[in-house]
Amino acid sequence: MSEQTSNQLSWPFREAERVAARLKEKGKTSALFETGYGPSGLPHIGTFGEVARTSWVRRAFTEMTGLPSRLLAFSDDMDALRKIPDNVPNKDMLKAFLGKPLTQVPDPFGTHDSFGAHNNARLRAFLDSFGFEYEFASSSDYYLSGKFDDALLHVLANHDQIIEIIRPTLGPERRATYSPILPIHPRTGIVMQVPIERADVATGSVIWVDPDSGTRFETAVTGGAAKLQWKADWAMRWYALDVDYEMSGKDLIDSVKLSSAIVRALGAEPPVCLTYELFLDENGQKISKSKGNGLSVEQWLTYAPPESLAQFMFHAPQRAKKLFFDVIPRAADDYINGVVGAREATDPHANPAWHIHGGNIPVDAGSPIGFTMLLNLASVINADSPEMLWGFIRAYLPNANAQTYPFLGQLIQYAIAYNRDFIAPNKIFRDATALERVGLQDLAARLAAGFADYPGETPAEQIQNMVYAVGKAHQFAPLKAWFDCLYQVLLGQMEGPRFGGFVALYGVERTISLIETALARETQAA
RNA sequence: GAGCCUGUAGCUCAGUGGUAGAGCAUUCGACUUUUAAUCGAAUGGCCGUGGGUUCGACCCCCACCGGGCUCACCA
Repeated sequence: MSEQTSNQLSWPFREAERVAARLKEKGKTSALFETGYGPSGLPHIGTFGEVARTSWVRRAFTEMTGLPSRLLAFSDDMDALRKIPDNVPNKDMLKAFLGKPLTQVPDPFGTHDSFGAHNNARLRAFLDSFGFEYEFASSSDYYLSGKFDDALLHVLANHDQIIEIIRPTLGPERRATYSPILPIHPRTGIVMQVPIERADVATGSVIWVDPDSGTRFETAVTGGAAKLQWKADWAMRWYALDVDYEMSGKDLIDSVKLSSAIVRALGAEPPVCLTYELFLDENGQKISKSKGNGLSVEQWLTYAPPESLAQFMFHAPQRAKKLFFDVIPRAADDYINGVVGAREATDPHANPAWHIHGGNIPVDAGSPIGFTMLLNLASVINADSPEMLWGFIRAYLPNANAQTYPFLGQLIQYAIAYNRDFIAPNKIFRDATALERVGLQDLAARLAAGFADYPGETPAEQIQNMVYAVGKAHQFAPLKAWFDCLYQVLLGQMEGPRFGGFVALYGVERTISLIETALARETQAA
């Protein structure tokens, strides 16, 4: 990487530089990237964004340093079940397990050993569906297997100091009871938020009193008998695993600061952290799983390929962006243009497509036709099958089909869906005038009777001539008014395709029913 | 109260120190037995305001104004 390009690095490379600097300072020769997952929910669009972005930094790090690295996807499945989620069955059953670690709660779906295991499986399936390279890690596994024991004892030794870091940030009630160590009740299995009477470094345990029974307990901090409160948990994990890089949303800025302070209290340096801006819905509100606003991954992937979602996530992570249906076509075209640009560029490292494809852009990536153009075309010809679009496209790309242009083939499917759900419903269909009704009825009748007698080399030309003849027969003046009628009454748009070609591709029978539908609609309205 | 983002063409937004950009919209033109996707061109900007740094600032620094979000219970 030359000096000249260093000031135009794309953000993953800038982040990778920071990671490389940290490793150099610490004398490390491999990097650990981490992404974390809260227990409350299923994978969502933010999950995709976080893993994709972290993967790009990791890829840039590899490109830049040649050093090995790992990406750990860490699930907080030891966290307590705090409330019953809305979107699960067997809610009554779950009530008895409130407050217990998720891996100790039965799976309400009945498909896995625990609710935690269920959520973990969903997360992994989600990540795998995009082909992310990562290692999965379960908090419960780490706690129970003793992998955190040394770090937990170190936390215990610094118990008072950690309390002093957190305490000023808490409200009065919580301030009185706060401890970073949450013992798990030996009888009920509930994660307890109780005052710690004494932190016994010698025995590696905490003394606490059950507020319900008044019973005093001594609980080891190791081996999964206790867990840590969230901010301390994050810090301990950074410390125990020596995490080098982790990103998080701006809603966690304060948590990052506090966790970093705790890590320093433990005598280590926090990882390189990146704060990204949140995703907003069309009203500028934070996208929230519980509110269900904004756009889901499934919805996005109904209307555009995964690469376009990656493109959206690539651009300016530190800038807030509205995440709604309107942004999809542009993201798709930005990606397509990026593929072209990356192929032409002498240094492709700044190009999103380079990152999206992990440095190796497939030969059949990209498309000779942009997504917006496909949407226009789909709208104009009212396309509801891929073959209709291919038919028009072949006028310009004679050999085009789903085999020769596989990515274009995908885009066509997406364009049809987008047109069906967002463009077609908003079309304005004008009512036919009395003269136009007669003309349309005549056209439907002639279509049904066949058009072999009309001049023309192809069916499309024959139909075109027939349509022309109908317009003349009913004395439309100017003749353009007849075609305006066809587009505005039948297709709901001001202008449209050459009608003969449209009918040939759309189908005679379906065109007839299109006419019948239009005429029936007016009868109903009247 | 603390923090983050943001202000650039009519709209949505790119643009990290060297002559202000794209898409859409608008207008005109080309192509087509009438009509479309398309193609070509034009129009359109005190880059929020005021200072500072610099040979040079949309860009860096400071202040102010406007728009918006997040956190202050849990994670």
